[in-house]
Amino acid sequence: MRAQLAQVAFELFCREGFDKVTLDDLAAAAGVSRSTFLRYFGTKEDAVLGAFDGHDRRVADALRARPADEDEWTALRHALDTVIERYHQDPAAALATTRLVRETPALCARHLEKQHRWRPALAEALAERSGSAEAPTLGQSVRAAAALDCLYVALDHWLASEGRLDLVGLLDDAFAALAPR
Amino acid sequence: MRAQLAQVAFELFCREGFDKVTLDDLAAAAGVSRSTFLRYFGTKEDAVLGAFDGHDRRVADALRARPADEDEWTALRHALDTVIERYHQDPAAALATTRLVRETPALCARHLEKQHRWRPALAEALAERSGSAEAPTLGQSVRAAAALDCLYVALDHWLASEGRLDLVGLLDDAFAALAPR
DNA sequence: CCAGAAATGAAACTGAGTGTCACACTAGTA
DNA sequence: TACTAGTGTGACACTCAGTTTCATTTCTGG
Repeated sequence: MRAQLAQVAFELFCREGFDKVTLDDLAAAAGVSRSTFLRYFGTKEDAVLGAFDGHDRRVADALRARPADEDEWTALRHALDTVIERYHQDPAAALATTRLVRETPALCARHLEKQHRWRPALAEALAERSGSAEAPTLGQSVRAAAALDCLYVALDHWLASEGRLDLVGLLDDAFAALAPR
Repeated sequence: MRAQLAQVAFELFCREGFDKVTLDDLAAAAGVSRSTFLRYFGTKEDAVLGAFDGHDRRVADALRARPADEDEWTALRHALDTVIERYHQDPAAALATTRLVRETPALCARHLEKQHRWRPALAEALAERSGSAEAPTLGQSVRAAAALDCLYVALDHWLASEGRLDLVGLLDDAFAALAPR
């Protein structure tokens, strides 16, 4: 049900533009009431961004699963493969979603906000990996944040190339541009 | 005028909580109409975050002013002194503002959005510095973004310490945690 | 003093998000 | 079969942010 609503909403957003579509339009197009739609997605944006829910935990888990002797930067790079996977499975859909999000200020902002919440999760995973302390160090927080930036910038370039460039390569390049010594 | 409105708004937000204060409250407290308030600040959030307007250009200019032979990471670090300055001039006010912003989801999100827009500006400044190309390279974009993360994380720790830790030192540590080789 | 520009205020309007209540449609139980 | 509790749904009223329009005041230069 949730998935169906999201699908209808996505198509409508792409066709009409996110801002032109009202909650009433969405509800009508999906054949449910406004109330119901809002019960599934707390906000209009969530109808699109709900797809990213749980990614933070998945990446953090992937990070914890990396060998303990791997350096943090490399571990972070590999943990992000969890996210990249999605873009390999259905590149066309991923491209369309990414484009919609980046082209719509409201969606872009919310997505940024959501992705920003991954940082503490990743930093904590790094802290656990390093064993010693409970709280992440400043360095671990910074590296977690930087890794997410790499993902963001890589996606930027991938989007600009209409999906023609290799996302894995772009991400590798981004990480290389910042490899800590 | 703008400054006075912002001041009134800030005090009200601190006392009552950002979400509890409506536009009507603000207008009444400032002795102007709702319309006028909204003409000065397009949104409630801007009454607080307007203080950060123009920072992007200032930092970018500072970056362009760095010696051409300085490596990008060092230049970025020094360019951020432009921002840090504000926190040295009036630490108490800066602490209060930062706390309000970080404690209020809506403000935090908008601030993130605003700060995010600094990235292209910094990346372009890096591109100009490097002379050759017009558009920033992927690496330059990543480093610009990472530098902003360093600022963010350093402020996080500074805030957690109630302003007792040295912000310059924290920022140096953050940059050191990510120094490219 | 006056004409035009700029700032202000009033009010109606759209649309997002919240909260409440009532109604249906189940599924388990006696 | 009748009862009941849980769950999904719709209808509706409400608050509030932000936009737009228009009238009115206040400044400012001539």
